[in-house]
Amino acid sequence: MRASGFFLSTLKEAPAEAELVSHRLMLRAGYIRRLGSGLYTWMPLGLRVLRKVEAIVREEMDRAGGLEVLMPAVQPAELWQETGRWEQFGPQMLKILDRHDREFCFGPTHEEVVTDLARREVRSYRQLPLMFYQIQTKFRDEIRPRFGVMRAREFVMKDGYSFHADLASLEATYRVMYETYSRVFTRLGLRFRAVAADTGAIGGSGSHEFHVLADSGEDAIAFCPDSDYAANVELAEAVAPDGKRAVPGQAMHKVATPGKRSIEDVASAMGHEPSQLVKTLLVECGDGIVALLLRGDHQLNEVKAGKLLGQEVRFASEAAVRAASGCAPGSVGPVGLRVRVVADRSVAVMSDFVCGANEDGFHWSGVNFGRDLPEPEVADLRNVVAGDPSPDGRGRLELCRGIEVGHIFQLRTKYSVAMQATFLDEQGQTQPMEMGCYGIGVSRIVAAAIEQNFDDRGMTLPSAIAPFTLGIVPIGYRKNERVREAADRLYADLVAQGVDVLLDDRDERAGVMFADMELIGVPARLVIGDKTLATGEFEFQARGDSEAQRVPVEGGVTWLVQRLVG
RNA sequence: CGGAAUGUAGCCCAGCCCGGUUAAGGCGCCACGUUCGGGACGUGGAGAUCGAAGGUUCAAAUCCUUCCAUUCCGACCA
Repeated sequence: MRASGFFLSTLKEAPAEAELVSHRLMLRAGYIRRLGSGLYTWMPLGLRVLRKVEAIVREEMDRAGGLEVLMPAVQPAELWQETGRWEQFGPQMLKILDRHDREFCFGPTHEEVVTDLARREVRSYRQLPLMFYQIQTKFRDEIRPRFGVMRAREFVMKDGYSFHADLASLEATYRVMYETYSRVFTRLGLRFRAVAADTGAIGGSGSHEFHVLADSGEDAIAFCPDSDYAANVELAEAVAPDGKRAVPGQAMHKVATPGKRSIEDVASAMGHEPSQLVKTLLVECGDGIVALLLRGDHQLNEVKAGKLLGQEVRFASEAAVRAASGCAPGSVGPVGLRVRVVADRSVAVMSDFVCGANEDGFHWSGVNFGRDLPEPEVADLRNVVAGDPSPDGRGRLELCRGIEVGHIFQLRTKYSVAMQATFLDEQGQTQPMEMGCYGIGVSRIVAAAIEQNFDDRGMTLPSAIAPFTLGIVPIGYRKNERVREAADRLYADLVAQGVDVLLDDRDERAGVMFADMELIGVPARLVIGDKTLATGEFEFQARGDSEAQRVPVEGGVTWLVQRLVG
């Protein structure tokens, strides 16, 4: 590609809306332009990168036996009503009406459509297993779109769905997809981690998220450096603490804590650490109010609580708190509380602790289970923290941040049962298909890759996904005939060799060309100047190199191809 | 959805409190000249219904009201 025939649209200053490095750089480099909240145009340069990511994903999906399809972005409501998700999916789904006032949505995902496809096409176990995938634009009306294409409303996703005659086949494909995803992210040149994930309301046995590691990631990951344990914090088990509860040493007594409502305030007012306090969270779930006890310095894991209670938990309203405890939030405690009480494992071993007194402005101190209140039901309710023992017993957990770019899970028969996607097995029996589902956030990968690969000059993308693999920078292309001829010849030769090269033939000063090459993420550049041409040489410099190296013009193409491809 | 903030040229922004000439500057863009291996310099130029609609006033970018858009924070509080 010649720069004069391309469209480089770089900015010295990033628009004020961009917070994240990847967002700023994508805007500055002219990868994307914003149309509306969570809506972006992929510019020619950014699209090259997106297409390279897509190509790798496609190749690996094909290798894994996937069959590419392209399903409609707009989907009729009836399908979603079959699975109950028309209501369940909530405001994230963009619903639209056609001219006949019939309801549709802009697809946020395609389980219903693909299951419908399978039930129409598949009759016999002989046709299974089968995997369809597509690379498609989705729309999810996010509460808060942010970070550019990282959390956009409209985005490009690869979604694959597999259909099986039995669980063993599903599990086999699941393992293949795990390997496939690992290969995709490795080929993309990204540092990533596969982590055990929550299966959510869908249930089923297996689910893994693939995270690109970056400090700016929105997800917390717990991992053990001494083993291969890694899990989303939502799922990571907080194991019971070692040792037994200490014998009570204090009598329970009431302490006035006027106006102190938060753990921090109460702890500092009473001269305790937050870890000596028990906080009492009242949550509502179908059959009433439940009190959850956590150590003051720990945080509730709502996913764990939801699993324990059998449904999603909601924090009780202030009125409900008052009705159940007789006081406002901030002074609630388990002593004398007449609701179901569940204590986190780490609370169960506390003694002489502090908790709310169910009386505005008062707390109990020196409280002990078994003496001042009944022994509680015990469960794992909290988020793990750094330093917790690893659930596999092989060391201590650390926490890091990740950007979720892939998610695979075993759907089992949730959709096939709801939508009667059945087949005849070898015995002639009708069976629902086992299903798996495998997603990759293609457009998000571009942002995630930049988040992981940048410096103060711009992007330092892995060459597998860089918009060009080499940039030719001729000094004085428009004025110096010798430079121009050398540049044109090299360009033609490299193009003939299939190298993705950008020739900067614009009438720009050297500094401008260098700065643009670095900003837009070209991983290597070749400078052609009159000075080195005089000695029959080019100058080559990879993005990370501190200095350029001389390359003889003679045989230069071969050397470059070797260097860039090999 | 709750809280906060911001909307002035393609981009970054000053001016707004305290209303009053032609709305300032930088980047970018166009022309000419000088420059030409790290985002050059000079001169000239184009480009703004000051987010929108109402209102107050002799006079509104500036004050008031409503709306819209965008961004940030929160949705973990016991």
